[in-house]
Amino acid sequence: MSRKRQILVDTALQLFYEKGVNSVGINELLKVSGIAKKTLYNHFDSKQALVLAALKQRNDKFMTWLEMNLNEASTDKEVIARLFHGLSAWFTDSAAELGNFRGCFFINTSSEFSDPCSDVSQYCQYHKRQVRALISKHLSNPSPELLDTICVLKEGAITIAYVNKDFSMPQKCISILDKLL
Amino acid sequence: MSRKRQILVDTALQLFYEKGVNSVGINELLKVSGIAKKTLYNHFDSKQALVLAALKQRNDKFMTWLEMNLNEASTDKEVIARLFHGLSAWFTDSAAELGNFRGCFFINTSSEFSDPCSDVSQYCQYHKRQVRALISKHLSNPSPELLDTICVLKEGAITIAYVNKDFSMPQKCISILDKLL
DNA sequence: TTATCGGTAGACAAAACGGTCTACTTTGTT
DNA sequence: AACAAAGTAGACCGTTTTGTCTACCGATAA
Repeated sequence: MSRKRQILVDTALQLFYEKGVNSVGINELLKVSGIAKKTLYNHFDSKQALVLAALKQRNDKFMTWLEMNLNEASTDKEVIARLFHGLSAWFTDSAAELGNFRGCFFINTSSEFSDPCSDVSQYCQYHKRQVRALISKHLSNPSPELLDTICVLKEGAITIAYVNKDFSMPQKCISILDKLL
Repeated sequence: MSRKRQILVDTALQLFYEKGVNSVGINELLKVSGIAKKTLYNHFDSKQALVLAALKQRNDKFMTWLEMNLNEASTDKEVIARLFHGLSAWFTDSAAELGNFRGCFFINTSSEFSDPCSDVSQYCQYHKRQVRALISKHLSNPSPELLDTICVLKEGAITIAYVNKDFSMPQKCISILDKLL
């Protein structure tokens, strides 16, 4: 993997996440990254291929960050606490690895690609499955019911944080799960 | 209000919801609606003004639909059941008033406008507050805790339905709320 | 009749879009 | 030293973007 390619993907992820994929043009991306257009099309067939690479990069970063948060937990209660405390940190820009919060990159990008069969939409779906599997791995009792509950609360908390600018949901989600266990 | 104006807003809502705001150009919209460009700019200052009008139209439709679903409920349990059964119908394209499901128009549109201070983002936030208030109105015990729980589950169910194409969440949300009451 | 108003059709503008291509320079390897 | 690969700058292409403007049409009302 070329160094230039990595710069391109990094810049793409940063700009795409900050402004939305369809609001960032190739030329702007090249200007910011300081890389020539030919080099971009030497590494990627199209803008969409670059979008896909940015999604993968984000998935790697997110999974690493989540793993780091969860692997210190021993009980299920702790897994839940660490998960939602992590989200809370993310929302308030206290998770440096994830950058300034602007919602979930995968939800946002999925919204911009109306074709559910496109590579982009499919990858967003894949990411959500990956996250679910990682949470499952850390639970001592990974019943589908508990997993569903955690995941639906997680998605709700992210959406409310982004659309309503209300960052208090993670704490409330912990309370809800507390009552259920 | 002019008849042409109404056609414009209807067409805009349909196309914007189906494909995403930034993926639909003014010219395409004019072609589909069969209205002249001058007429559009006679009624609206800019594309963004039209987006805002489409959001308002959607808000009206959604609130009417939700009200219709909730006003037959007498107990809190019934409110919850009708809310999530309604969502389930929406997801599976069985709610004619809301059109073919492509996620929440307000979440999707919010994703495309990165500036949280823009009229568009502000209106999306307003819509979510409206929905919360309507649910609250129908609850006999509208405690903030219960309301928060319902809303976070609702947003989670919508997101999972759209990104993961999993339409089973509403039913599971009812079970969760059942255990909590 | 005549003036006005809302509408039509579409040319036009200026910029931005994704993507291709050429000609040149840098870099790394043998 | 020589050569190939990779990168650079940016002109260029055709299309599309939002938005303006002109010239005209048809109905309604004084």
